[in-house]
Amino acid sequence: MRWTKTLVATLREEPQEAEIISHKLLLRAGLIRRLAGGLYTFLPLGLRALRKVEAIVREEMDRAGALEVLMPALQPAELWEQSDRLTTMGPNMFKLKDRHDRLMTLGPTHEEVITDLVSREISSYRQLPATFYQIQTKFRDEIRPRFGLMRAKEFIMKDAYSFDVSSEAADASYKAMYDAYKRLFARCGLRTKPVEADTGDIGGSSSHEFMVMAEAGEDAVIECSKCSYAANVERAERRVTVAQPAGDTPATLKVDTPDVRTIAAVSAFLKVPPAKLIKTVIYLADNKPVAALVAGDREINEPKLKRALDAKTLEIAPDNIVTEVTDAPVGFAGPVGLSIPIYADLSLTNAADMVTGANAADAHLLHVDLTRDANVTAYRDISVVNAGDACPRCNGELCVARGIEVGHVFKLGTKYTEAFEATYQDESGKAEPIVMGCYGIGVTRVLQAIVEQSHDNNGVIWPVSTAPYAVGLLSLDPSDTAVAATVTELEAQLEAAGIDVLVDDRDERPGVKFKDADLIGFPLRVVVGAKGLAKGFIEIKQRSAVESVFAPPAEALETIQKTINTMLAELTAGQP
RNA sequence: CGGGGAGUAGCGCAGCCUGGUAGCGCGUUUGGUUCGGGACCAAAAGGUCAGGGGUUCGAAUCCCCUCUCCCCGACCA
Repeated sequence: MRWTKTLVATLREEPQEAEIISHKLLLRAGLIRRLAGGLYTFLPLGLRALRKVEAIVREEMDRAGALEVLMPALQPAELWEQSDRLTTMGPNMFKLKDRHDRLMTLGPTHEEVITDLVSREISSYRQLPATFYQIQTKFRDEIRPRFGLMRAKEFIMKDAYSFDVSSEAADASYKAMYDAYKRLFARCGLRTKPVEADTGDIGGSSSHEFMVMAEAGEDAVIECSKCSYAANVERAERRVTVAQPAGDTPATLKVDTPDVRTIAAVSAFLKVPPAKLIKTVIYLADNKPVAALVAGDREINEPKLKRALDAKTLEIAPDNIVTEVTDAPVGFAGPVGLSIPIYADLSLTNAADMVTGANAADAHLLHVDLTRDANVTAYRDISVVNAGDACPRCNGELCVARGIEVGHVFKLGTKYTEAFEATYQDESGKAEPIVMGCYGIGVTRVLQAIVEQSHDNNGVIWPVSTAPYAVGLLSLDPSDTAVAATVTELEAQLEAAGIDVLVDDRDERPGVKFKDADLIGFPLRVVVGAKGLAKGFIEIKQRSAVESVFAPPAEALETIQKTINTMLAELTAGQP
């Protein structure tokens, strides 16, 4: 392809709309343009890179034995009522009505559609296991779209669904997808880290997220400095050493704390370290009030609390509920005397001589012994893990990093298959629910994650597997007949060899071409100039390298092919 | 939805405080000189100053309302 025949919309200056580097580069290198918040057009270069990622995903799904299908993006809302997700997923879904006033949704994911299909088409154990996948546009009414492709309202996702006769068999399907993911991301040039994750609204028993570690990532990841333990902060646990019962705490004492409400303020006012305070937060779990307790130097982990309560919905209670439940203004809640269920963090077991809100205006209680003075319903792990906490698996220390979630694999069990009566008959003719797994990859997000992980000050550094063009062929003197002939010949050779090449045939100064080539990030840059050619060579340079190699035009093709093959081999080295 | 920032030429910005009828750089078009790391000279095109209302002889500028975009929190591939 010739530069002058396609649209290469590079930007010299940093676009004002972008904050993080990958977003800036996607715009500057001319891959995407914003239509509205969370909605992007893929320009020719961007679409090429996207197609490369899709092709890799497709190849690895096929290799793993998954079957490609394509399901409708537009779906009847009743389907979502059947799985009871119209409420849980509800606000995230785009809803519309057809001309017959029938409520439809734009699919944010496809568990319902695939399970409905499977319930109709699969009836025998002989048809299992089976895994289906698709690469398709998803729609989510995100609360806050951001960072370009990272969190968009419309995005491309690869979603796969496995169906098995038993949870043991499902584990094998899960493992197959997990391994396919590792290989697939490696082929895309991404370094990923699988971490234990929360299942969220999808549901199911356990899951792993594939994280691209990056400062710009939206997720906090907890990692052990010694062992391989890694988990999303929403899920992460820590080793808690439970205190012995104290027994000698003085009686509780109510003290005046006029308008002193926050942990920091109470700590300063009473001269007590935050760790000796108990933070009491009133939540509505499935619309019923509960109290959650953690030490004053910790935060409540809402996903963990939600799981501990086995609640469908969880939100901080509005002020009027807090006032009603605690009989005090907001800021003075405490566990003593509360009549609602109280869930305390595991680390508060046997906590004694603590400071809590008094459930009365402008007052706190000293010397609270949780076991003695409060009616705690249960002690559960409900606090956010902090850097420095103890690893739950070994004696190491935990640390915090950030990651971009590019893939997520779930063991779903029978949640959906039961809702849709997707059963199979076993050897004895007995109907059993099919055991399900689901597996997502944010294809458009992967594209941006690659850029986030692979760039320098001059622009993108594409892995050869996903670059819009593997080779940028710069014709420095397009009007020079020898140069033009050499370029045309090499272009034809490369295309015949199946290597993508973009020829910069513009009437521009060399500096402009070099800058654009670096910005776009061709893995290989091949330069043909009048001076070099007169000496009998052309220049070949890897984007990631400092040094160039020089070769006679006749050997250029072979050198380029070899280099590309080496780069491709490096991507899959060490993969299953 | 809560908190913060911003909308002026295709892009990046100044002008606003202290009202007087819009400017700079880049890009674009034309001509010329250049030509291995974002050249130079000359000429030119290009603006509902986000939208609506108000104050005023006069509003990009002051006041009110609305919209959009970006950033921080709840959502997630």
